[in-house]
Amino acid sequence: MNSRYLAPDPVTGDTATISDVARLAGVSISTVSRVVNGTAPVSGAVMARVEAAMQTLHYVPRAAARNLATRRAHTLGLMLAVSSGDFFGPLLAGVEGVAVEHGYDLLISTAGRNGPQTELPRSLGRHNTDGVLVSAGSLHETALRALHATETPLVLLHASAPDGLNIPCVTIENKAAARAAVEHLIEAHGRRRVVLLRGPDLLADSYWRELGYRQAHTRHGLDVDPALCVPGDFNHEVAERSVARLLAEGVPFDGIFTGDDDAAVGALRALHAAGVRVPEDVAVVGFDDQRLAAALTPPLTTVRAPTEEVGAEAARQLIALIERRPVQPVTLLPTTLVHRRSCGCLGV
Amino acid sequence: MNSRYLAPDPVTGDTATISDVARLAGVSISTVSRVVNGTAPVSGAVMARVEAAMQTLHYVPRAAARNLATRRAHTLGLMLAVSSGDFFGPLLAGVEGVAVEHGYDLLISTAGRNGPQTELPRSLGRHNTDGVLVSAGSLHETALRALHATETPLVLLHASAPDGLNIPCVTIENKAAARAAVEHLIEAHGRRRVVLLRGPDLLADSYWRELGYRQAHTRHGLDVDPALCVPGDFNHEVAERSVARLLAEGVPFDGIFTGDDDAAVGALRALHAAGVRVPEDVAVVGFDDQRLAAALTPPLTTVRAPTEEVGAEAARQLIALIERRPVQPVTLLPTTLVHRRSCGCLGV
DNA sequence: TATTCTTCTGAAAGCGCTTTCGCAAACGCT
DNA sequence: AGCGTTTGCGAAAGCGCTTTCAGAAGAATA
Repeated sequence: MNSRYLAPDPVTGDTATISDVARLAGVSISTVSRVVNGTAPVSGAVMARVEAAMQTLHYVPRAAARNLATRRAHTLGLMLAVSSGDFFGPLLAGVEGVAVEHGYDLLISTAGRNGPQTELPRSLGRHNTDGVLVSAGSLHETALRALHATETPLVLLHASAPDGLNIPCVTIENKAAARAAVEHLIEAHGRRRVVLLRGPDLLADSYWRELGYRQAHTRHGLDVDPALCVPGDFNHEVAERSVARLLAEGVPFDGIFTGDDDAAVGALRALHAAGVRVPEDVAVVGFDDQRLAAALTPPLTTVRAPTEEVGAEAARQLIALIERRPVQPVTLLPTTLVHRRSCGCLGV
Repeated sequence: MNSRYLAPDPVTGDTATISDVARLAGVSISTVSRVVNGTAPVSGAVMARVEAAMQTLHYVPRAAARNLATRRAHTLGLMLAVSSGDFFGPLLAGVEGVAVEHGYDLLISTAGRNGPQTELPRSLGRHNTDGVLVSAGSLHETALRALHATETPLVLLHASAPDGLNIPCVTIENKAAARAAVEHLIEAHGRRRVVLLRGPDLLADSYWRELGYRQAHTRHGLDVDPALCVPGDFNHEVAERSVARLLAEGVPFDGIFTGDDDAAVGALRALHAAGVRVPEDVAVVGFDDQRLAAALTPPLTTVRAPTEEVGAEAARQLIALIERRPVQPVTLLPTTLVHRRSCGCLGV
């Protein structure tokens, strides 16, 4: 007992199994299993012997055997779209933290740049995971329906369930946040003609943010000018083109809600190129508070989304579903507006 | 046969096993296994019957059973430090692509913000994965040594093996890239006093980049002024402070190699605050080409690291190691210098 | 002391696959 | 026709666990 390391038996090259532990401790494998899992009372003396034996042999239960016997994978699947910028790390951290805490592993699968996966990766299928977290844009609706039909526990991230499917989802308060952002422009900075850079059509986020934008107008008795609602696509190039066109066409506006921070990059670039001052001539607010937001010129006022918490909460819901505890059909996490220079706050 | 979905047997609620398939096809389970895996010749007629049966029953092999029988997990472990910015998505995409291509799943574990994990997550231990990809800063050296002692196949990302351990690693051409970046400042822009914002002490990346910085000087017969080598820590706040101090102390310099893009954010901010013009007075180059690099003012000249390829190559090496094929002890992936405004290229 | 509960422990039957081994049948060769 | 070879398939033995079931002690009751 001088090695501090988990080492394979130097002779056989093989690691210990439950039988080895049982033999060394002079008990049956059932007993070993019981002390490992705490599934039934074991007397103090025996427990001590078994634990000593496990130590000596550097015993590590083999997941595959356990999974086979329990018919559970003790694993959460995470299906995500890789495009998601730096949005990604926090999400993963949130999911992983909760998963580990509850004794689940995390199996990852990504949808390539070819858009949503139309077929479920085999690794996430039934029996290989106990449930899967599906992030927006990672899985085609057909595949999602197929998955749901297998009764695999499912939770959606930043998306709502397609018609007829009863799948819990967790996302952020998109509508309220968008409304607050736009209202800030209206109320605090007196803007009256705020451009909306619309997100991709298929994303739920786009939909709700647009709704928030409209609500902000309604609440202040303002009409939404269709000419101000242009494509942004959560993409800086599309956004830049749209803003440049508005400028070229001489459409008057004094604010932009860019839908997300990426689009904000493009918007700022177009404004800058045209010599339009931000925030004096046009106030800009983004969405997401990605790392680059604070580095932009001027620093971007934007909505901070609690991405890590989204991941954590989604994992919690999924685990609840797996363990047949009640779940929240829809979870909306609150956001905060981060005031920086681009809206006109914090001096000029 | 009218459901398009993989569905559990509506009666038992349970999915088909290999025996069900065998029974329906009128063959033995061995034969089913053979057609599933292609491990032995099976006659055309039988193969067709088996395949039909699998279709009918929506048969999906259970990973746990297969893993137990083969004593392999068909899974790659990926241990990473979450802090890594948007560096993260591409890396994952690279790893995952290769893993899937070779029939492996991807199990993820992250080191929280508490620094490197001192203990190996159980899920990545021996028998739960066939091998693990360890990214820089995710696993404490002690844990790494312990892992290595178990003979688990290991590949390091952006780090080199601790003394005495023979672990392949894949990273980028840090030294050459840093040298090229600094030489660009020296040669193309005539800079003679280039600041080095040093990275965190423990990261291999820091070490090699600093070496490249020195080499660039040596090659041009320039001395490195120790006063110009200040902490950057790959962190914008630290970098900002360091640059601000140099400015305050009146240390003359005409260029900065920031070590990474995050530090560049801080450097630019400090320079801007002091009214120093970039690139006229001070030329700046970063490292990484993160998304924010192009969005900075001025857009940042920086080294583009092929992050996705790093992930892919690391996965390839790990799989080679697992399958006992020869591996490359060290893989250095080439980088490119992306010229933008901050160094003086592309107009002003 | 005899009897009924508790507590603890072991034997053994799976979980769903892979894989060796052996046997037939079909093929080629002399 | 006789003899090895292939080729295609099934029986059965695991892989390393969990979990029921029943039995053996020991504690509590009568």
